[in-house]
Amino acid sequence: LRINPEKKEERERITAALLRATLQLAAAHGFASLGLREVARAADIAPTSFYRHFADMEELGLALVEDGAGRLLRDWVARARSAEGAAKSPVAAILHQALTAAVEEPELLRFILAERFGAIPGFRAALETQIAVLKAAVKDALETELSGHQVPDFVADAVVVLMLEACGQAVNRGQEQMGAIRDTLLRQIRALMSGVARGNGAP
Amino acid sequence: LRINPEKKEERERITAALLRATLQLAAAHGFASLGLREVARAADIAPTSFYRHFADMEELGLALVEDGAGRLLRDWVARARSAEGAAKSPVAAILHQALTAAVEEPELLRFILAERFGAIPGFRAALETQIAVLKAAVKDALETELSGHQVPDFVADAVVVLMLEACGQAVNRGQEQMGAIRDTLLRQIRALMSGVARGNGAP
DNA sequence: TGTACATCAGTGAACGCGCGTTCACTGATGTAC
DNA sequence: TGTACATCAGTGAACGCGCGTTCACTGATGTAC
Repeated sequence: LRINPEKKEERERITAALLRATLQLAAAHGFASLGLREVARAADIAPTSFYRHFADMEELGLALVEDGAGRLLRDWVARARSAEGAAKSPVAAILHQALTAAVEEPELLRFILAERFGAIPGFRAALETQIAVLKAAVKDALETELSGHQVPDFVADAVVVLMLEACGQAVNRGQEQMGAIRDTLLRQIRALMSGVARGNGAP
Repeated sequence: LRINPEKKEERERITAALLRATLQLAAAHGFASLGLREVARAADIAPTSFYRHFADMEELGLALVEDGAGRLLRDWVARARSAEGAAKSPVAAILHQALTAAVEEPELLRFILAERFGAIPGFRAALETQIAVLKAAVKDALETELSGHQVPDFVADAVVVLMLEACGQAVNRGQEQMGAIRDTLLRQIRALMSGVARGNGAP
């Protein structure tokens, strides 16, 4: 049996609508409170059609983590990399990218931050995997910034945590505070790295 | 009308049972998914009795933030302060206190961490207030550790964020990893502060 | 002291409602020959 | 080419169930006099 491109496209359109609707509703009342019918209604399909895309809400949530969050975090890395040349530093580039994405997709970011310590183990595990990728990219950027100087894992960890926190602040407090948030974050990272450069942080 | 101490005590016992039941259930399926009847059942009261204590689940959640999280964070500070003399450093004392409390009350910590970026604005605001208290205490501890040397806000902020993250890791990964988590956290804080002591972090 | 009344936490019955899920169906498209 | 059959996303009707909320009630305790 061949696949019909139009059919496939329509199917993906509806799946995407379900994911989008879920993010919007989750930002308002929390993912755990959402029902299958509520999401289907928001995505303009019959409740029973939901099952053509996901077995239940948990499966949809996993798709949100793996596709949505995965795409976001990979975008941070890729867009920051392509901006490396122009920007003053790769770290600043990745931070700017992260904060911009945060205010562009606040619902996705809130979902990521809330579910990172949320009740569903599958979500936590998938997010940890995604964030590990981000961490590797951040470590690279830090080492480039230090002209190849080795950066210990615990410093890269700290930078990622502070980045995520800053994104959360940007989402909670709004776009107009973004400049102040970025400055604070940059100062925090500079303090962390000055310790490393002088060899104070090595294990 | 006088208040009967026995009656009052019984009332508080049931209120506490509701809060405890909510934390347990929220750790398993997420606060937003909880219903009034489910919580009442777990607390061994009739569904209608719930209304004698809270108007709805959101009000109960606010009590959880203000009483529960408030008590936890104040305990961190107080118990760390009383241990200051014996411990090598006030910062180490407060960290140890935090990580210990995290593994002792994992449900409460998961609730705090998840709702900090959760969907309910009232929860976020109340938690921000509570964490501001913790931040002030941490700043004090840091300055004591630096023999009165001034510590900028952004460093205290970073330390608190890294502390909360470490507590989250302890809850997610279990007690046996606590030593490694504490060591990583201490290294991160040392790196941050070495930057400050040398004057690299001031605004 | 006794008697009448007020307060108030907890309760069981009952309500209407939205939920998740099942089922058989439609209609469009692809395949066999 | 035409005809018979397979696939599959979306659908409306229907189910039983647990939900939040209301209500009038109980019974224990406090207050007035």
